[in-house]
Formats: sequence, structure tokens, C-alpha cells
Amino acid sequence: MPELPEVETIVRKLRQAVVGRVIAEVKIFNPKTFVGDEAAVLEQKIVAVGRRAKMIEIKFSDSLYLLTHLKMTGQYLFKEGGSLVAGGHPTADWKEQLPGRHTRVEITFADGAKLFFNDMRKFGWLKLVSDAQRATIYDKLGPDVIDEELNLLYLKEKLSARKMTIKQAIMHNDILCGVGNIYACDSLNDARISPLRSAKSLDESEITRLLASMKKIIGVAIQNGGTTFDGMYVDIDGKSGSYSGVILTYGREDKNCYNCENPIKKITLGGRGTYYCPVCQK
DNA sequence: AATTATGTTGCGGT
DNA sequence: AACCGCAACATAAT
Repeated sequence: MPELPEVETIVRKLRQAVVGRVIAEVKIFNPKTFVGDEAAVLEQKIVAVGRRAKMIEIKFSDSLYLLTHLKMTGQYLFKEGGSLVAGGHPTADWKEQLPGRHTRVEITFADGAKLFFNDMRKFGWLKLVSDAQRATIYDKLGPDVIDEELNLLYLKEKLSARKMTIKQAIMHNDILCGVGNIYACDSLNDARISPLRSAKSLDESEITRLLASMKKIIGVAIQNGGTTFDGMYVDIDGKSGSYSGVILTYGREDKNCYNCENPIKKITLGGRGTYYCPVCQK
């Protein structure tokens, strides 16, 4: 579920919660979720928490990192002391106890605090990597959408060869990272560009507009703590994001476009639900 | 019962 | 080699 703004929101809270804590125990309830030997992090202290693309990076040392990808339904929940974390997961029993039905990994710190990884659909993963393995993973990725490295020259060059639609292109991790389905739809609406256009057909002024819109929309989404639909995305303390209150297109089929008041249309593009305004997005 | 879901990855074909 | 489209991963709600 989470795109860059949701992951960034989690990372900022997680950083406050776990940096400096020492891992005492790791329980793995679903073996496929955890890649690597969890014994390697026992007695290890967390020195930093970061993000690259939609991955969370927990750093133990210059040669040991725990990378996490939440994929569609992964959640980190942090519990300190005896208080249960309240959350928005639609499954009732999730709120009642941790670990719960969807808890795949449970990390206990030396001081008794706990970090749970819940993931209904089991697509997400935690992976222990060396610095070299981490570099190999990151090297395959284009720049993050909020990086200065993602500029007009770079994007123009990358889009010029692509036959795919512009929407699929901005969601493509080889080109740029952090924009998923929701923010791709909203960015294209903000830039008044149709998701159906081929990437290579955009001229320089359109690419300039799209770039500005992506950075703007992602920034607004981070300020809002991301997007929560049906409680599927929650922060480590169970809180929802508020971007859905200012969302432009996603999930707004037949509602008015804020640019031109005509109805937002829903189509399927590359197998993904795509919302746009056929009138003002050219 | 069929469809849908905020994400990648790996496959075969061009 | 680079690119494209699409099935696969697994689960639950509507």
C-alpha cells in the first residue's frame, strides 16, 4: 500500500522510537517474510533509520543493515510498556492483541519495547544485508522523486526512449522511485497531463510541469502523513494519514475535477485502477 | 463468485 | 540489449 510519503512518515517515527535500542529477541512467525539469519542482529544496537525508494533501512553498523519493504499491506507497529497499540486495520482482532493474526515478525528490545511487523498479504519482507548487498539493491533504482538528482535533463532523457504511457513511466523504479498509483494519478491531474499519453510524446514544458507536480504532490502527502484508505496504512503508533482529505483524483470516480469541475473518470491502465479528468488532462 | 486492493519481480516475446 | 505486457506472489473485503 505505501508509497514514498507513507514510508517516509513511518521512518521519521521509527527513527525516534528505535534508534539507540538494542535487539534482544527476534520471533519469526512467517519464514518467507524474513530473509537472512536473524541471529546476526541479536545484541546489536540500532544506530540509524533511513529510507530509499519505498524501503525502510535500519542500520546496525557500516556492514549490517535490515531493509524492509512493506509492499501492499506491511505495517510496523511499535509498543512500549504495557500499552496496546490502537490501529485502523479492518480486521477486528488486530486491534485487540499484538502479536495478532497478521503479525509476521516480532522484535523485542533489551528494555522490553517491541516492534511488530504485520502484513496481511505476506508480500512484504525484511532482509538482512551487508553494505555491498545494500549498494547492489540501490544501484538498480532511479533517483527518489524528492531528490535533486531527479531534474528536467534527467527525466527528459529517460522518458524520450519509452513507449509506455507516462503514468506507467513515472511509476517505474528504473526511472524514478517513490511515486505509486495514488500519487501518479494525482500528479498527472495537477500537471494537466493525461495518463494515457506515451512517455516519449511529452514536450519539455510538459515534463517541467509534471516534475514540479510530482514533487509538490509528494511533499503535500508527506505533510499529511500519507494516505489511509480502510485503515490499511497506519503509522507505527496506529495513526492514519490525512492526504485522503485533500486527494485530487484517486478514488474520486464521478466526482468533480478540482481544475475544471468535470467528472473524474476511472479506467484500467497496466492492470491498475487509474483516475483522471478526460477534459482538462491533455 | 468474481473482482478489487496504495507493489515489485520474473517470464516470454519483440 | 533494451523494452514491453502480463502473470505471479497471498489474503480479505465487497
